[in-house]
Amino acid sequence: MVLMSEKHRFWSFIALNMDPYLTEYRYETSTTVSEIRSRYGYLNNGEEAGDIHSIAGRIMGLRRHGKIVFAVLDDGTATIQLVFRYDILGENSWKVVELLNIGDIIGVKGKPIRTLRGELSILVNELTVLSITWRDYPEKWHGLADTDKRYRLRYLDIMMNERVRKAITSMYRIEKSFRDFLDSKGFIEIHTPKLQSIYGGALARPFTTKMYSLDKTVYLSIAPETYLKRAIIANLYRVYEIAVCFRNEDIDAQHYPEFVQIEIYQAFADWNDMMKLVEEMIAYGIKNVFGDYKVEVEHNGNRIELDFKPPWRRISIEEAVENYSGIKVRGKSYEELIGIAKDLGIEVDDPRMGKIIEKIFERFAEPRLVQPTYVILYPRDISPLARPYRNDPNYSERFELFVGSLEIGNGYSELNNPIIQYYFFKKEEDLRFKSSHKFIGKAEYHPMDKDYVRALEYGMPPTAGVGIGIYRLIMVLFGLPSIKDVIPFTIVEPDEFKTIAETHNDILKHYIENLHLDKL
RNA sequence: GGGCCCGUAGCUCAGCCAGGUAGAGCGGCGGGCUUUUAACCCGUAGACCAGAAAGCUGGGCGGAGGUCCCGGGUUCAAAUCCCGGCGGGCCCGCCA
Repeated sequence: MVLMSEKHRFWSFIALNMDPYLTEYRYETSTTVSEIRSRYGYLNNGEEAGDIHSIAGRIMGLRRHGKIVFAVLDDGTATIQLVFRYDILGENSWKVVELLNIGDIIGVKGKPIRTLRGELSILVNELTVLSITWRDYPEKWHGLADTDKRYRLRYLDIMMNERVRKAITSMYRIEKSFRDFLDSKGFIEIHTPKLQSIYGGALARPFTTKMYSLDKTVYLSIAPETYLKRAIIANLYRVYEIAVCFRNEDIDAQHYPEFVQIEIYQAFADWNDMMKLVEEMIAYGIKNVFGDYKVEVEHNGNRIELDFKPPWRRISIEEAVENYSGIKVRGKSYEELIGIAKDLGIEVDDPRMGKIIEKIFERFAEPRLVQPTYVILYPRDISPLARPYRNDPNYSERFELFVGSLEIGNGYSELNNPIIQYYFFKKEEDLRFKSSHKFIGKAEYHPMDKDYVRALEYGMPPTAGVGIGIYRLIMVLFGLPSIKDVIPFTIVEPDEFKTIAETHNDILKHYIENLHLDKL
């Protein structure tokens, strides 16, 4: 089909008395393609089953051979070959077959057969056109490759790129598994506010918007953390949320300004309990989706196998640095660490020692952490919401989860002491003011959240919490290089183009006349 | 915020460095083909704008311009070189 060069095939449908929008409003299917596939696998080449089924979906492939035509139908559960034969369909239906394009939506009735070449198919004896495409689909072999078009016409990318579609559909099943798992452990999900007057739970620049009813500026949630902990204080001792978080930061392969996290909080538990819960939950989800704890993925161009079977490896951040870089960092002074970083070509102007260690860790250890690994015992000074390590207050009871060289999660024994929390907030605030990072305006500083401190003053039980980035986990599991690949729809700048109504005035007229659209 | 790369037919891309008639494959259209699965074979048109629309006609008598994302510039001559913009991607800094 070419949009502009010849008389549109639409008129051929009209000539056959088949308006693609006026003729059919629904189609009753009797089964799905994936059911047909599992049920009729036994058919031998050339064999035909007796049952008639009806299925509906989009034509994804067409091979014309004169009086026999092969098509590929995608009904959303799987794809299957359709066989159209002139001798079975007859002259009238054959005229419709000849009009079909890749991208059209049809319903068919027919018997399952296995063709002579061994392809399980539906031998069609009734064809119904349910909707048509007005635009050309990408070439079958290369698919949609232009990155601009992939994100702009994302429905095409999801439709045609198997891995992307798998990732997006599996995300639902992973999330459902997490919910099922947590439900079985007595957790409930609550929704925390996305519009907040004080943002917190992480250090990030927020989005601001205007709430007219209160005539004030409000922030979009950067994390559900402080509200879920308020829920713990409310005696909701096991809570979680699969929450969209908004952070007004730059976009890259691992970051997107709106992303989904599952945050989980469990009272009367510590970081060890949480690490155990998380590895069990993720392993459970992966087993549900992949049928195994082991998943083969693409990682830096290589096929590797990730093994999620608990328990996962644990290593302290300093140990990881020393193991992978060969550089001693334990017991070093601030000046010594700055010197080490400088020798490595790492520019750090942060007054926190932990930040320097974290930088070296990111450079040397993170790329090597491929199998699921908990990195533990983060320096206390970069963990303002975590509880100090019970055996050494220079560290915090904090862990981060790494898989496929990506940071997937972050958790800790939650700080429940309102006095220390106040002090840490105060220090964070001072730090932000002193920091050389040149954010503009006061909104970018982490505000002192006194309301949250007051909540702690009513008493919060010992609690463990965690946040796990859903998009990043899916990226790793499906070997996709960019976080945008797993986000169903991302933001794009509007472009210029013409609609069919604009290019084909005759067709627009047809509908105005047929449906009396001009009669108000 | 800093740096790099890409934008050519519906799709995937070549041509650009070393300026000189806009190319290929797929797809489209016409024909053939009842077992293909990136089907195959023969033929053919198409790149801007306008005329509602295919064919077609006009913009186009001389010159210039238009149609290689857009707009300028250099040049006898620009898809190609230079400058600016738009759209997209990647890397660094920051955030998960």
